[in-house]
Amino acid sequence: MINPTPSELEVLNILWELQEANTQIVNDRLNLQRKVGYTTTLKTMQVMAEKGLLDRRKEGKSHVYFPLIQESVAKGNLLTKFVNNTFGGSASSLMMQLIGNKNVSQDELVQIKAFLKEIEDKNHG
Amino acid sequence: MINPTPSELEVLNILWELQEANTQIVNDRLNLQRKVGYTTTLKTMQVMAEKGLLDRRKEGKSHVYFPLIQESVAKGNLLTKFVNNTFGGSASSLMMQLIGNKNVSQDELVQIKAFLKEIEDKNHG
DNA sequence: TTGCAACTACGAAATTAATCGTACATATTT
DNA sequence: AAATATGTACGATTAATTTCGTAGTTGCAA
Repeated sequence: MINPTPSELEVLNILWELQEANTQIVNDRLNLQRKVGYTTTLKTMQVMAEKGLLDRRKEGKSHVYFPLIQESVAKGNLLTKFVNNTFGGSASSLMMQLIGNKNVSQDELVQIKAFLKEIEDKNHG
Repeated sequence: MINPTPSELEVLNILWELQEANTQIVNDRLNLQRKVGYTTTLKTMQVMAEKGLLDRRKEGKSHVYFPLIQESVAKGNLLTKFVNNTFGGSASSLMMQLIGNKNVSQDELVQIKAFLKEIEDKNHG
């Protein structure tokens, strides 16, 4: 499965949330974040359909698009690639950078610890 | 400070290790990983110097290049951008994806836990 | 059934990154 | 000082991504 580009990921984030949507709706959502033309969004989704990231069905005058790739799978692939490129494949290096660089709030730290404990319990229990 | 591109990061990784090097040495190192022409490497480092990622001094016939950006800073910036783009700024989401997707070995998990404990001890002690 | 508004398709331009050929410059060696 | 080998500069090319204008199509409404 091909990795989505940054623009494609923006579209996917919207479609993962809404399950499916036509170009108009996706474009309106995108324009809450940044200015982008309707035909730009349309073209992006057409390319994504060619790549197999989306599929679509006709509904009235327009097409309704929906994702063919799961959010966790897509993001997992992007993450793996990023760890390899930037941290030589070392997940712990990434972690230390993340926590050491105070990009992480106290709340998030609590969540991370809870998740690690959960993993640990599952492994040992 | 401008983020390095993937190719530029490869160069930086070499220079962070060696402290400084001329084009020949960097190019030889790169070619241990993948085939790349001398003038390609030269051009990449010239562009990096324009961007302020590297500086250089003349030494004999050639230039010796050295990084102007710290490894932790550069990687921290890349990481921040990646978390924002891909995980909506949520470090804990990234973490859970990382650990949940079994991209992490048992050894790495141990390291991560040790690091978290260290952070915790520092905060509470 | 004709006209209008909405939607699509297509192609092309602009941008960024990566690549390398070629011509020029500079030390060093003879 | 001439030749050679090494290094640099510059510009052109390719590829991927993002962007959108324009022309054409389609369905609904009057």
